[in-house]
Amino acid sequence: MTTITDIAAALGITPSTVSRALAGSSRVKEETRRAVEKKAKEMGYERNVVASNLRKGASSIVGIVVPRIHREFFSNCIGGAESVLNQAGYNVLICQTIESFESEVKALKTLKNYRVAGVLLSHAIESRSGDHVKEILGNTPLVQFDRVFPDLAGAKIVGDNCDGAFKATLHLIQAGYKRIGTLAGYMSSQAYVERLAGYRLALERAGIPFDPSIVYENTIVRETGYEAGLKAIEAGCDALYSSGAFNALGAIDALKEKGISIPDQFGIVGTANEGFTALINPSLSTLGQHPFEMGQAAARAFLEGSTDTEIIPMELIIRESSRKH
Amino acid sequence: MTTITDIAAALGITPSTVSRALAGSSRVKEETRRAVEKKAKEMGYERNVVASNLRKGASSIVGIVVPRIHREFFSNCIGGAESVLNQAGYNVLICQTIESFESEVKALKTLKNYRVAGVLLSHAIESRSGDHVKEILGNTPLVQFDRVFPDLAGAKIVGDNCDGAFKATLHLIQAGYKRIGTLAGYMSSQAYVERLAGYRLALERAGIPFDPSIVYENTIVRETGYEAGLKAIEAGCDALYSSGAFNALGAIDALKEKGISIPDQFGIVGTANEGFTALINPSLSTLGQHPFEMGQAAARAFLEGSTDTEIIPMELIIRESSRKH
DNA sequence: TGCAAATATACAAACGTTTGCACAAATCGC
DNA sequence: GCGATTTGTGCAAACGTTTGTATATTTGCA
Repeated sequence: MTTITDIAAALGITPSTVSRALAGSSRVKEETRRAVEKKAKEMGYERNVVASNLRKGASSIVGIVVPRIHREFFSNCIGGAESVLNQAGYNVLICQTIESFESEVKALKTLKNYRVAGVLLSHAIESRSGDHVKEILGNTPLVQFDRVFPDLAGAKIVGDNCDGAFKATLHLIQAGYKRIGTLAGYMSSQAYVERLAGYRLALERAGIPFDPSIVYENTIVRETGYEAGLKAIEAGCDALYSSGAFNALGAIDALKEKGISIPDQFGIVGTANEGFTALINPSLSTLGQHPFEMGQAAARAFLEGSTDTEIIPMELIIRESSRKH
Repeated sequence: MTTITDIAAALGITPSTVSRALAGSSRVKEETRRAVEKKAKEMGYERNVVASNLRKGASSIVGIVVPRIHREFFSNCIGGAESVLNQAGYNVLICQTIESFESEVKALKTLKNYRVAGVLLSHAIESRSGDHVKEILGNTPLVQFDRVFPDLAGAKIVGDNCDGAFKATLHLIQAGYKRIGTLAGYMSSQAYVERLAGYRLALERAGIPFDPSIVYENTIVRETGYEAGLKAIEAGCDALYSSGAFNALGAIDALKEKGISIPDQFGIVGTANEGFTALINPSLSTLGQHPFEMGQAAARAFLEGSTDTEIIPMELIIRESSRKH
């Protein structure tokens, strides 16, 4: 590979001038610059960013840490972040934690060792606090998104979980459903806590007493959603606000099995606008999370050096599963 | 950040000894090594991999270039590749081309500038040959996957498109469908050419003449699938092998609109086992592509320095849309 | 005891850039 | 036409590692 030293030698000047010329410094003569640029192209020069970064003590890499790359939500976040960062001249180094705390620690250390310009992080479900992040990352800029620890300094991008769940539950109430349960997620995760709070708030505003016996916690996947769905039927529910999409799918399985018609006898609204929700039968009303926009927002927060918390609204998409006639 | 020089100073030895101690060289005394390791931990030392890579002229980063990160197929490839590479001590730098040739060129240049250890590439639809890759990447190891140019040297990981399409079409024939059309993709892409070939082969083996008038090219998204579906009905087809999943969905839209029952009156098999295909009604029979395994295979090919072409079998998953009673 | 071999560490250069400082040449004001 | 300023380039150090070679120390053996 050709280096600036090669170019300098070919032109009978020094590497420093070549460096300045290519960097567009005003301290080099127009004529020299042109000569350098011509020669560089001729010799197929491409800057070694590793050397450049080392010398400048800076990096053009931003690390992104997510639980799982191939989860629809996160791959969309990554896509959004990449598009913004790439525009700004950054590249993204991606690590997945597979929800393991240990892997999260390892990923953060790796990124620190690369001296990345910043880190965009969504925590593993196993992580219980942000202490390890602070310790490992030091003063490397950090933006947390989706799964966030409030006590950890720096920008945070979160969905408006409480408001979203509120809107979803309110919609079920207004549609005329009377006994509305919820498939709650893990209470160790802020997002699920907030969704439960929004659900509760909507009930209380409508004068409906909150009934903990129809709150089904730790239901996240299709199977647990199915089981919770059966319990909800048993408990006399006629609607569910579900804090996820796959658990809602499981609940629908249960309803179909019991011959309960959706939405006439039972209404359901899920969360996270996964692709399939619009395509199943009945199509699932859902709270859209805008993961692509969250990724973009996280990237922008990094670029702007923001330390604010940005709340991305969630959008209620009403489909067949809650459209009572 | 502490450096090996700091550690050396603290111990009254030289950076070279520290470096060797941390690298586990046999040329440093056991006692010294322990002292160095202790001090390193004490001072919170983490190796600067940028400097290390510069000096060693090596890199522990592998670049992955895909059309779109958030496409289910590619995010699964990335997930598979990341899991294998991470195990082997590599990290992945991800670039997306958004199907643009220009972006692909830019991405490859970027990766070259980072002096990555290797590149895993799936081409943008706009790319018409691999010439630019050879020119930009030089001797950087390259593994192509899914979208591949055969004339480009190096390992290739591809789905067994021809065999898969053959199996899918054969299945439709055996189910008793008589006039089987196909939603073909873009003939500029090898994968779609092969799928068409497999479709044709199955017909010919069964003694059914190949009829170009029921081959619907350039149908890839739901809308074009819908339009092609209408044409297929018009043309008297009673089945379709579709080279994608979303176009198959569009064809189903058309069939439903016309009140044609699936699978009794019309059979359909799609390609690429997208999540939704199992969840829609009727569930869509599909050719599964194993993207996670393809990503793993690509990563392994890189690690092993293979230059072979590896063919990942495609799996026919028979669901409701082709299960004729 | 003395010399060769083995062991452990130091020295210094190198990877390819960038950048503060020095210096030479050109330009300007008066 | 002289000193002051501007302009353009060179020199050399630095970023934090790694590594070939040299040197110092220890060990082994006769």
